[in-house]
Amino acid sequence: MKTEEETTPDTVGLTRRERKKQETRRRIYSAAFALFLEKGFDETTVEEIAERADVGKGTVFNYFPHKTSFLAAIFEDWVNRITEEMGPVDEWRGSTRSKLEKLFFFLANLSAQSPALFRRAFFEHLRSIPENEGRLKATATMQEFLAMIRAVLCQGQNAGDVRVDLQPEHAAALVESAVFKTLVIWLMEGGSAEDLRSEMSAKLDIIFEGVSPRGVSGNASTKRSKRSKS
Amino acid sequence: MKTEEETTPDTVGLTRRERKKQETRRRIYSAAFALFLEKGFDETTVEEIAERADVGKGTVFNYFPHKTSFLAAIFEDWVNRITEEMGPVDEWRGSTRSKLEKLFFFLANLSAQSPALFRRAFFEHLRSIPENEGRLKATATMQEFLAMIRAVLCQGQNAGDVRVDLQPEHAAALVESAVFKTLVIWLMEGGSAEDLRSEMSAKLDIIFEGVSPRGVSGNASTKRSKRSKS
DNA sequence: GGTCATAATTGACCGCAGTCACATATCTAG
DNA sequence: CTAGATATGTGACTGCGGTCAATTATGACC
Repeated sequence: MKTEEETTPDTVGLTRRERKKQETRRRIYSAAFALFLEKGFDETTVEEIAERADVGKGTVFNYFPHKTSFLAAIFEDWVNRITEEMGPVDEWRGSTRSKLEKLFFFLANLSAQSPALFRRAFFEHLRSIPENEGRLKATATMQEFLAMIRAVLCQGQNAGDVRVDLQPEHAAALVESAVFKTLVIWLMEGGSAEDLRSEMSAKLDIIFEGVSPRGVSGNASTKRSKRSKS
Repeated sequence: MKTEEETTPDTVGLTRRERKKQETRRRIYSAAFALFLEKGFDETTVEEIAERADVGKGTVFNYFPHKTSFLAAIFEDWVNRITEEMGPVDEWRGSTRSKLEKLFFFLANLSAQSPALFRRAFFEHLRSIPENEGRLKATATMQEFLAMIRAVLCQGQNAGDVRVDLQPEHAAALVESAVFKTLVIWLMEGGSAEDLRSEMSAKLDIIFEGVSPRGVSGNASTKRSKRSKS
């Protein structure tokens, strides 16, 4: 309850107890992540995680109340990494089309590190939302992701890249839906990162044909994407 | 391997062994479904299912190799019931808009029987697709559901209800995406059946404003739906 | 230093999903 | 009918996710 503690979210300025706590959590998370990559999620037992993190099994459950909590953490981690490495949305440069492509390019690359783990994390995240007590946070993470798309669309309207006679939410809702489902279907079918990029490109073509200002059909320079399909 | 067996999918004309097999499977499924409704999925143990179905625990796993296989079966059952009770898609009557509303009205009602179980089945179905050996079948069931929407859209084009200058797959893809995501979000947020209907109505308004023939903005008589929101 | 309160750690323990070697029922051939 | 083959049924057993009461570390106060 010391005021000093809360002001700095970094490791400095915390009590020894809290520093240790963070460190323990980090060790457990790293151990789990590494094992998932090595052996797969189902094949890794919590005891193995505890073993590698050099803590008792009970301690693991102190930090991650369910084994699937690791997947939620991994998903959150990925979403955070997008904002960290790509910066805040309003600083992205380029056409609306290219911004969206960049976003999914990044996502595809993240996923490429370990497609199976990514899939598992994404679907587990979806599944966990209705049930668990962590529902609000899980929904928030997903919304955060979708909000990026919405933000890009709004910028597009301001920049004249996107029809302004559509309610921003309408345009955003359509794009969100399209990319969301494309993502889900892609994950369902277990395609490659390249598959996602071309699928998403094709979908963006469709969207922009209907969403771009009349007569300016999307961004002319991006029509290339069509050659990758049919 | 007798030719007679395979010709009739009904119970008649099968060997005693196969009739018993079907009957056992049905008993196990019914027991499981009833228990899920009574106590919830997580709270029901496989032993309880075996008990009520009056078989050994091992037998249950003969028919449903994982506990979650019940959810897949339930989901499949629901999709089948749509086609059974609503008939083949090409016999549905009315405007494209009303057909789509009817489809989701039906879905909302199914879900209303047990929202929690429905949610669980839907998400488990999604989650199971990438991993299990039953992947192909699971994908097929989901595709079957999405194909209904596509069929309605194609009919709409033939009837002049939907712009014909769009590739059918394009229009269908947008609508599919929109309803799919609406469904997922609705399930995530745990809304009521009425919520889904109004959400979906609003979404259909948006879609038809962009998809209907120019100047005929959707089906004029369906504009009512907007009063249920904002 | 010493004492107490509270936070963090731990592994023995429990319940249940899923397995498997064996038992039983049903079919086929002679 | 008998014998052998094959499909189906079964519950004792295993392994792992998750719990919890007991234990140990840390911080606060004197």
